[in-house]
Amino acid sequence: MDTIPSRYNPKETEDKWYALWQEQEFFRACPDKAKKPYCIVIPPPNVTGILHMGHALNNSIQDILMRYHRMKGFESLWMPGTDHAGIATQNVVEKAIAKEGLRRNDLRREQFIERVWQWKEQYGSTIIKQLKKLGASCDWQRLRFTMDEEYSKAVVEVFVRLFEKGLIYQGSYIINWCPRCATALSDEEAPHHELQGNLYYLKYPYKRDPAKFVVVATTRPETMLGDTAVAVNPKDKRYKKAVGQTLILPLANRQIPIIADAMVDMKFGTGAVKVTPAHDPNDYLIGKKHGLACINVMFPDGRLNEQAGDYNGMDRFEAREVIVEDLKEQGLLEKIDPHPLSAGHCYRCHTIIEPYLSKQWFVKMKLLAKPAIEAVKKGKVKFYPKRWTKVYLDWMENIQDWCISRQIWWGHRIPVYYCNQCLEAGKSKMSNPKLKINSKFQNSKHENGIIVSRSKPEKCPKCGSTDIYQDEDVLDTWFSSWLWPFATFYWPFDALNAERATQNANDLKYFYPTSALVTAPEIIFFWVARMIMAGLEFMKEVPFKDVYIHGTVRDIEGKKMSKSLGNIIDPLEIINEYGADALRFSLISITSQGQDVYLSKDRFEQGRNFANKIWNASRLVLMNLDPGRARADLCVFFKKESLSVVNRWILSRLYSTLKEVERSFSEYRFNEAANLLYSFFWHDFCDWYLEVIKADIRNTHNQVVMYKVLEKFLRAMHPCMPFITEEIWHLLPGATDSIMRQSWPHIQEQIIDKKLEKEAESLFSVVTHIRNLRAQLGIALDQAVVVSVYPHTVSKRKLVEEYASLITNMAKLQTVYSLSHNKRPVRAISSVTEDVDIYLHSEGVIDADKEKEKLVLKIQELRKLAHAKEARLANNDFVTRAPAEVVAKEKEGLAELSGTLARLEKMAKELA
RNA sequence: GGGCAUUUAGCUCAGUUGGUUAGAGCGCUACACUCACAUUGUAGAGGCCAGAGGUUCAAGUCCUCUAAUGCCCACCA
Repeated sequence: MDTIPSRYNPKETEDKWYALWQEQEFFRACPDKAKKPYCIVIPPPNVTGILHMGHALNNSIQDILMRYHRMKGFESLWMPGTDHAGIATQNVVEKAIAKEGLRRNDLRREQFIERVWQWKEQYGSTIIKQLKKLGASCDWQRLRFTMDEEYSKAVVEVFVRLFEKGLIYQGSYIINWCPRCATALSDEEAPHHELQGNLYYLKYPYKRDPAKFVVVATTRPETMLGDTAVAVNPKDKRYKKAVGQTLILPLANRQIPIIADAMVDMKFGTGAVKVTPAHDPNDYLIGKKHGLACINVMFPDGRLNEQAGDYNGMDRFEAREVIVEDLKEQGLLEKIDPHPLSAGHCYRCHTIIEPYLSKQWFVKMKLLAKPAIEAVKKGKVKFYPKRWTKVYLDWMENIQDWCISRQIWWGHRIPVYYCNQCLEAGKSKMSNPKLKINSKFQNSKHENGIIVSRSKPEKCPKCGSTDIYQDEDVLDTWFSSWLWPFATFYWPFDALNAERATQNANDLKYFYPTSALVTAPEIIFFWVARMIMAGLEFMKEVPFKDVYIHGTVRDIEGKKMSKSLGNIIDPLEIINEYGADALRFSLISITSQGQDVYLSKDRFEQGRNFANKIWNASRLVLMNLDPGRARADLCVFFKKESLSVVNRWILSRLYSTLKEVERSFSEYRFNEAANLLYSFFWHDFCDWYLEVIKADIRNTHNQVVMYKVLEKFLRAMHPCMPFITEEIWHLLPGATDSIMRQSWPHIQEQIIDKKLEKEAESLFSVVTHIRNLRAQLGIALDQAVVVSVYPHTVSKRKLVEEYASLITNMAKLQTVYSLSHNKRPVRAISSVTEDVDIYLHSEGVIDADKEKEKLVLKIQELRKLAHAKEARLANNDFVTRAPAEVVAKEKEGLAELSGTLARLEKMAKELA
């Protein structure tokens, strides 16, 4: 046993055990009717991703839940996979090919997609490897990818079903357009951020009298070339006469009307607003109401187009400057006021989005949202912490239609086909039903010529023409992710042979609804809410019962960790330096429910140190088990009464701790569980128990108990720290199998004895007091001293006398005398516990004044407490209204305090 | 403009349904390398629980207001 090194080295153990677990298929989960299912689907990381601290936290939590439930006897499935992450991945690959001097459009679509697949093959498994490093116990045989062939079938199926149900429609609306990514974005993908802008006051001259103007205020003057009206509030007296008149749009020299609309806020700006239906969602609504034309003045890349005349080809922000300059020259700029405004930003590349009129596909959400709202209200899905319920409900109750088409190449192609012949026949002038520049306002459905189909049709079902082409757009990534809890089981099974179809249907039936979803608050809308809707729509059942929302990982200054800020702490670096167990434990121990996590690197030392502590305590235990002792000898059961107080104490502490840990896990209080285990092991087991029994460590009872406690602790600890617990498990005598396959320790309630815990701890407190006295006098440890104690109760006297050697050993004494009288010995300094007077005999001179001062301070402190209690007990309201047990406790406390006080006062008198 | 969260030791944070001497880790001070562990041990210092009101026998905990910080949502051009 002395071959065990004194430091735990995670590098020597982690990969070894992970390989074994995988080889033995311990992560595999298959329906087992004898067992209850437990299932978590992983939030699929982006296939382009690399593991960051957020992942580390997220997956540590999931792995703890998985391992815990597995040990608790559940058939436990952790479904792994990755997300194709349309825009994100496309951007990454575009950057990669840019290094070869290529742009996306230099390649054909198929070529580009081929490049993405290549990229995926090469780098797509990075994050999976990293999750393995972390210890993630996913059923890797089930690894899924949102662009898998079968998964794609699910996506198409869902699109078709929703279309047939009338919940998917195509239409021209103002959407969020990212000019850099050249695609539409959903509202959720275009979060608003405040930025410092200007409010430009522009003068639009009247046609009748060009010397007179209406002044409009705008933050985006470059869109003025697309203005088709100026609107005022009908109640606005300033503009009473103006309504109906015609203005000359400067620079463009077009005539535009002044219209009245209640949407206009009289208090803002000048009360007159320029109306640009093609470039602003509100203006669009006004335009629609008043039948205004939509003039799109921009190319999809954010440059002004030919509609902008002289400004054609100019970038939108450059054009802003130039247009303002030109207006100024013409005397048509009244003023510029600084004005903070908030604008949508592309969540992928952070470019300011452009509200842009285009034809897109949408999902009607109201109908889907309804049952999903109900489900949460009825508690079929529960959020932890609870407060997210409200966030979810607020969003769901105000849900907007979901723009699902994206003008990129990497993703699920929209299963919509167009028949050229029917389109022609349908008098549609659109040669390309996609982006129209400067088309007149349209809201047609183009029912004619549109074919929505699960597979590419050979010919048009209407006219039989083969002149058919597929919609160029792909679907929003989340339109596939929202199916994750059931599509990962190969739903709708069509792509499978009969045998596999049956098997997967069984799996789905067994594991769905899944048990818990663990994720970050950022994606409640993107993902969680939509999964609930999809689950209810297609499975007729919620996708998960619990949603645990953990905090965001931030750096020590509270900033979100991100590459661009350069404040990343790389989890792999931490694993390399401190070990995966240390990483996991440290993360868990500081994640109180739903709070953000502020991290600095030194936090991981705690985990590392704890691992080392476990390692060394185990060493001590192992080194002191009799060599021949078989496992069976160590599993014997002793009658409680035959065990020493200390043995009974540690067992009681073990089970009370485990009981609390269980409760913490069930409430998703991981930090609490971690800290309970930590404090039990370090302080109770190591600091007291092992130190106490060291003197007689080969005693049979002691061997059995220390073994038992260690063994159970390891099992309890395994979900948090899987590697080190496995390593030590195999060092235990007679170890077979893996700790993963053991059950989580059963809690033996009958062994929990709170009174006994207190008694043992009062014994320990005598030791602490003596150590304190030693430290006060600066007595070195090798200087054996003599102590006398006077216990004030019979039972304590018995305890102290029985465990005199414990006190002697732990406080490094020569002897401890139990006094039969409570008279202060000469040449001694004193201390008092609740019911034991302690005197440490000193050879040297005792400073009586100092000793007295100490006593007086203590007396004062206790008196204050006693007075407070007296006052409380004297209060009739308290005595009559507080629960009897609280009053009783208070009385007890006062009695104890009074006793102690009396003793202290007597001591003080003796000193005088 | 709405909503949520946070404010407790020098630092980072725990503190369940109110119950009475407010805890942990790190850091700090003093002492200690006798063989489980210096990634350690022993002892200690350190808190008007953001502020002001209120409810209650009892408030870090519940209510109201205020302040600071952070986050989310929202079409003031």
